[in-house]
Amino acid sequence: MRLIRKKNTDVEQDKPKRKPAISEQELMDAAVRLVDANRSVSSLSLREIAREAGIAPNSFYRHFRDVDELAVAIIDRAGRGLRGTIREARKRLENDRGGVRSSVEVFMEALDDDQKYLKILLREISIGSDAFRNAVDRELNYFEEELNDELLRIAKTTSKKIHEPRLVAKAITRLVFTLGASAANMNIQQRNVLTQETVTMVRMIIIGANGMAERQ
Amino acid sequence: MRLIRKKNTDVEQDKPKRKPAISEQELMDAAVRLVDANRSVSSLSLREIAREAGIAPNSFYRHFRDVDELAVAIIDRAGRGLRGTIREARKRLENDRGGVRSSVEVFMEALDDDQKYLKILLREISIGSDAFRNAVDRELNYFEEELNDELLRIAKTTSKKIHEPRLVAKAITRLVFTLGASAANMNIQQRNVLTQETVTMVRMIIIGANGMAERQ
DNA sequence: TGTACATCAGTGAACGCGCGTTCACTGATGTAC
DNA sequence: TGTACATCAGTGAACGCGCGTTCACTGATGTAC
Repeated sequence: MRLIRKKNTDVEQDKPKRKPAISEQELMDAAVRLVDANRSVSSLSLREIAREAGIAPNSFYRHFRDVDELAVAIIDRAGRGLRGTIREARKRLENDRGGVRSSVEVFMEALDDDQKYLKILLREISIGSDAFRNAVDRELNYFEEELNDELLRIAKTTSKKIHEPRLVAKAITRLVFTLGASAANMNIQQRNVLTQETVTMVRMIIIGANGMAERQ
Repeated sequence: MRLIRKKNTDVEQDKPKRKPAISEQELMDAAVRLVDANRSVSSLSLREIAREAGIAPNSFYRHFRDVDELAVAIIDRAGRGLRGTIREARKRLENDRGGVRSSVEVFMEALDDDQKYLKILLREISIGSDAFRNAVDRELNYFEEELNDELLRIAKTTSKKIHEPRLVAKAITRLVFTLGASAANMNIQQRNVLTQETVTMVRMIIIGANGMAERQ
């Protein structure tokens, strides 16, 4: 995506000097707008996306090699948003009781922010091209590692033992992602119920892991 | 799908007398053969499926209204297989310790049986047409209810209390389905590791639910 | 058993359409001197 | 400041292709008498 550029004396160091009439971001936004409950990113056609973005079909090639490359860019962008959400949630995970609830809430609220990027990330976990699935996997692993660190930190400060924290992180990650995906199309009441359920489930896992550590 | 028929004196009561040259099942098998890591059922074209099944494109309409109706039929078929798997797993869930392990194993083994039907069910949980997602939801709920019954039964016979068994069932269902989906493309060693992890995660949830019940 | 008829899953040919991709181009912007 | 040139994201037209769907048909099978 045009990484080669001249020396740049502008304020923006990370962009080519000449502003393109349409940005990669605008193309990604157009694609995301076309995704709904029935349609996945990979089912979009190049012409559809170009139409939605208001450019000629062949102009698409100035930005991405094909729709698949754009799909990967969307996941990367979604991942960036998710990392912000994780950072926010970690802040609230300081203590056990209220922490689980509010970090689950942060996650669920993030579904409405940042357009539909997070929804797409959650929903299309196991379909699409190799590159696409790898991009999704990266984000899943990042989430898991962050959670693992946090669990270790909590175990240390509360001096509670935790059985196989890596597995606890994996279980919680998978659970929250799946439930988040189904929350994507829910109304506010349904989502509140689901949030409460998710909180209870996460606590079950953590308490179970504490219990297993004590038994040993 | 041609439910209207004459009185039938044949051995097979549930089929029309005249055997068609190609069955719905053969069409479904052809479609399933075309699904791989990169391609979902809904991305298949009618002509592709007809080609794979060895019939003329327009013959497809003798069996299904469109590809979507065939996709729903595939999920129903996958669900029937899953119900068999559940029945098998329930048999092994009689006691707690070995029960979890062997029922998870039954589930993981089912991924290889019955062609790729179960993989498709697990993987395409949240994409496709309304009818498709409803069909998948039905199977998810069935699994959850069965698991709930079993948890109640176990709680009764072992006289262990369990906190919110419905939520426990939901958590385990979602977890096992997601992990099963990622197991679909794994080699045998990777899958053994994942099976062990899944067993531990399920135990964490159950032990956690016991712990939460005791606290109250 | 034989004949006439109904049923219906199959067929080949044709349709119009949206697709991805290519081509040669345009014209605005930035650079060199 | 002015002029000539390079860059490059945009464009319209065209291509060949696979698609879903329709049409009128065929011919094997089952039913009625």
